[in-house]
Order: sequence, then structure tokens, then C-alpha cells
Amino acid sequence: MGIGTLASRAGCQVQTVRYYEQIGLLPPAMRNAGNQRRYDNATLRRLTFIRHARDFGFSVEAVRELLGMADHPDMPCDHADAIAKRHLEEVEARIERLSALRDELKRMVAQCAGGRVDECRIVEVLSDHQQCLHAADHGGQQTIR
Amino acid sequence: MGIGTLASRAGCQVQTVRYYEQIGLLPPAMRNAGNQRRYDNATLRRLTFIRHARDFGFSVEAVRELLGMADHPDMPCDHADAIAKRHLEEVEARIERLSALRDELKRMVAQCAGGRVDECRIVEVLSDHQQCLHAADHGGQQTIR
DNA sequence: ATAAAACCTAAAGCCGCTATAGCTTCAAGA
DNA sequence: TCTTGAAGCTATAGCGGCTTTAGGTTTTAT
Repeated sequence: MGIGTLASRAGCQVQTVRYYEQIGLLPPAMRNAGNQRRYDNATLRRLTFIRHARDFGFSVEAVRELLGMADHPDMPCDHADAIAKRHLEEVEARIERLSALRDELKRMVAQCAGGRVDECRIVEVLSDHQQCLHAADHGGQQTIR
Repeated sequence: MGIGTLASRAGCQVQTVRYYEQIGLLPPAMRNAGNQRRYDNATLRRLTFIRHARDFGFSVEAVRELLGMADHPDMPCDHADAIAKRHLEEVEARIERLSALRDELKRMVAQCAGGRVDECRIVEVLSDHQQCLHAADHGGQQTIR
């Protein structure tokens, strides 16, 4: 099949397929006489795996490792387990930080009386030197799509 | 004060201050005889405002608008309120998506028996053609720091 | 006087794609 | 067979919000 068919079957864009080839998640594709990429079902399965893993929020580097493991079915799966657990922890940490943020925002919005800017609780909170959040989300691969 | 003092008082990096000047969040700084930036307390307050707003997860564009409003204390604060409310909604949506993701990950991890890769539930779920998440997080300014 | 620390500019890198520009090849209909 | 439009190709730039690097200048402390 061509790259368009592959992409639509895997649920991603054509450029994304080329990008994955470029960064080595997919092997260099076979080409037809006119230099266009041709794919088999094995590549479709690989791409589907990649997309699922990305949908789960795994980073490209994690996907690379998971792919490496999927390629060796006879090996123990401890490492896959560890990667998934670590990712779960990161997601949970992110949820916690965002929840704290949500609470602060809620309080802020609730206290805005809707008058002039100089009476506005929103602007006030942001101006306040004392206020500190430290809700640091040093987000890694947070674009979960 | 110099840029280092300013940055440390506002709790950010020196380069970030220069970056904010470059994108127009901070006005072009005064310079001393040796071309080094000098700041007053008004700029420190402005930078602190910016950092707080960023800590709250507001995008730079939103911060730009909020700053514009903070500069006009006599205007009505409807728009500040609207920006904050919209941001709150986005944060809540993000939490929901991440929570769904967390549940999926938990299930996945719980089902891994710790054997070989070809029996591993983690690899299996990712390989499965049927599985779909659609937990799309088309994250805007999600790096909350 | 000297050395270390802080400062300067300009440009590239990060992540994971997405979009653009300017071409070539393919497939279907007349 | 010819034509047209869709799909494909490569290379490069752009997104957000900084961070890092390179290579230089100025300030500050001893």
C-alpha cells in the first residue's frame, strides 16, 4: 500500500509517517519504480503500535524501547513493565499538579466581583509578591494527542 | 539592579528575562555605561506578575493581555475574568483526559504478569488493533513549569 | 593587576509533529 | 492516448516557551 493508505489506516498524517521513518521508529520504506514508498502489513502493525503508545502518552524514546521489546517476544518484560509504571507515575504527578492549579484558579475566578481592574482579584493575585505556587510541571512528553 | 538580581528575585533565569524583553513582555531595559541592563522595582513587579501568571499556566499571549489590563486599573475587568475562566476550563479538560489515561495505564500495568514479552499485557494492548483511546490532548500551553 | 563572576549578542536546540514550497508520479476518465 | 487532479516526493521552517551554546565584554573582588 502507499503512504496515504498506511497513514489513514493507522490514524495519523502522511508527514508523520515520513517523520517516524526519519527518526528511525519505522525502517526505511521500500520504494516503487517512481520512488514512492510502499508498505506491507507488518509496517502497518508497527505504525499502529507506535500510534497506540503515543496515544498512551509515552515519549518517542519510550516508544523506541517498547518497540525494541516487542521485536523480542522471548525476552522478559520487566523493562516494559517498568516503563509503563514510570509513565503512570508521571501522569499521576501531572494530575496532582493540575488539580492544585485548578483549585487556585477556581478560587481566583470565584473572588472576581466583576468590577474595575484595580479591584479585580485575578489581577491582584497575579500581582501579589507573597503568592507562590511552585506547581512546577516540568512537563516532558505532555502532548498526549 | 542588574539582570541577575532581577531574575533571582523573580525566581526565573537570566536568559528568560532577556527572552521576555525580546518578545515584548518586558520593555527594552535601560543600559549602564557598559551596555548592561539595569532594572527598577517597577520592572521587578512586572516580571513577578508574568512569572505568577505563567505559574498559573496562562499562555504568553494570555499574559500579554493580562498585563495590558493590569496597566489600565480603571478599565472593567470582564476580559481578565473571561481569560481566567477559559483557562480554568482548559485545565479541567486536561485533568479529565489525563485521568482517563491514568485509568487505562493502571489497568495495563495491573494486568502485566511479569513473564515474557509475548505474554505481556502492556505490549499486547499497544499492539491491539481494536484498542482506541482518543484521549486526545491537543495541548496548547501545557508546560506549566 | 588579575582573575573570576557576571554580563552581552546571536544562533541553535528541545519535543513531536505540522505546514509550506516547489517539484514529480500516479490513476481515472474522455 | 491524453489530460487532469490527487497523491507523492524532498527540504526546510514553524509552533511554544524557553534553554543551551559559543564566543566575546564588563564588572567586581582580591
